[in-house]
Amino acid sequence: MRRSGTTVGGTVIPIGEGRNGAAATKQRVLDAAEALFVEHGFEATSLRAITTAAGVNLAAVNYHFGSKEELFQAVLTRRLDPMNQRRVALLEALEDEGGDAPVPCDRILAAMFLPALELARDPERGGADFLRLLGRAYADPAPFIRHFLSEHYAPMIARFKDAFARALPQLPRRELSWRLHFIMGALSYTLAGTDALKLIHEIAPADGGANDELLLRRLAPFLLAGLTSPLPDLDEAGGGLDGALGPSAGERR
Amino acid sequence: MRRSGTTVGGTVIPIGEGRNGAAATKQRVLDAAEALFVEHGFEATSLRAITTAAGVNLAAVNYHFGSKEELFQAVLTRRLDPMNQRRVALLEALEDEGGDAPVPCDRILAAMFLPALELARDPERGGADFLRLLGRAYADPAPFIRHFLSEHYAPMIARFKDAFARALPQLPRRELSWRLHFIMGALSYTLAGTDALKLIHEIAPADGGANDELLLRRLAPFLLAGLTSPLPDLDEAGGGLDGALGPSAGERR
DNA sequence: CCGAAATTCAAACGTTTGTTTGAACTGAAC
DNA sequence: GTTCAGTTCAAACAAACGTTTGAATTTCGG
Repeated sequence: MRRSGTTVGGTVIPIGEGRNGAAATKQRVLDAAEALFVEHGFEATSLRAITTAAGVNLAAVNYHFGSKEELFQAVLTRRLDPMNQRRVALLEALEDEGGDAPVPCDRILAAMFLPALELARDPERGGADFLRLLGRAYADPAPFIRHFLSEHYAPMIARFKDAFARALPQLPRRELSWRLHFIMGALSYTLAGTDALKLIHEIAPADGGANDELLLRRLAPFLLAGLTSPLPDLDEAGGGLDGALGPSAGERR
Repeated sequence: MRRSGTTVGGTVIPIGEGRNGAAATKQRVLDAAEALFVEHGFEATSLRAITTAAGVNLAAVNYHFGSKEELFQAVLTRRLDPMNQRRVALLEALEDEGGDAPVPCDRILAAMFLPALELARDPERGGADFLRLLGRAYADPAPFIRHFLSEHYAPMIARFKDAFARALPQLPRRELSWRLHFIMGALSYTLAGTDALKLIHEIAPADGGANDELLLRRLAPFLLAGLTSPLPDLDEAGGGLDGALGPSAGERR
């Protein structure tokens, strides 16, 4: 039987927990799952591989988490929720500080990136591995992963979009949505990297959190430039794509 | 036994091919695999689901392609190689046209995006589904997928990086590598989208190639702004991240 | 120190997976 | 019309999967 213990004042008091209690087992499973999920992906990671790496019994996952899918969600929630809460807290601090004036774009972007940076720097809290897992989860087609992400991400995204809308009043809402989407894309893809990085040479191999910091510091100015760029002329033929090609490029086949 | 037929003048002449010949079987398998891989991912798509959807025998995949992994590579190659060849061809046309002068950034970017745009517009050649599959493959941790992509992508990437380096002589090579990586990230993430799009509202749901065209036309100017932005000051404390936060945001915990 | 609850454990559950097998079938060349 | 390589087919393969079971063990309040 699975029990969650007696609740006192809203906080759950774990019961039956000695030197190697249930909490230690759960944490070892979460740590092992985090490392293996990021290395092989969700589908390709078996519960046997996780429990073996964690040094616990196979049945421990279903006992403590219910199912493999719930374990995956638990792995994400452990790091993601605090990071997003911190993001919103930073943003609100900036807004309170500035009074009625809108927060500048670069500061809003900093509020998005800093918590990720802190997480990448802190191996105790998962370090860069978790950020890679998060980037991978974004591209995973599994419905339960998409549902999870939209539920845990949408509120934060909406919060930041409102802030950006105030900072860029001349930018149509629709255009802002697109640009935010591009930002999330470059961010998650970059965080998921390390493997795809090898496609482009001259980029130092990943060697811990220090590298992720440099990465985000290069990414932020890049995205800021795109975010604050003037409106493109979507009406013109080709929208700057077809039209940009010379006549000699037109002859195909 | 599997034979490839007699070769005449370098081209393979298929043998034993009636109304429903071997070539038709291979194509039906490729089409079904393409649709299912993009919907469920590589690991979560079974050969039985593919062969059932294609209306062929289960053993057909191993007979014609060898294994599930080789089938996946065949699905990618069919669309990817022509697209990348076209990209390089467009770029070379621009370079020949301009003589010794470097090709402008926006035209180089157009040479990267146009072939993807054409593919998205053409349902006969896979349409937008394949682009989504490609975006997913980028984030897949499977080693054979990463090897495949680096082999089939690296030459094109290197080619375009040289072109960008000529167009942006003031930009350090290292910085250019990063920015190109960000571009590939935003592009692949955006192409893989449709699901993640729902995180940000106000974006019209995907309804075919016309939408992908609008998407790329918004993405290209966004990335162009980041690509041509001035060098960030990486020496300053925080690199524009920590420094951008006000004093009140500094107090954590 | 006892008893009940929480947790761990080895074993087995029933499916599903990718792949292989050998016979049946097909279609053209001789 | 016989031959034979190419292709299709139903069936079976061993292995791995997530999950369940019920007994053994640990834990701790009373």
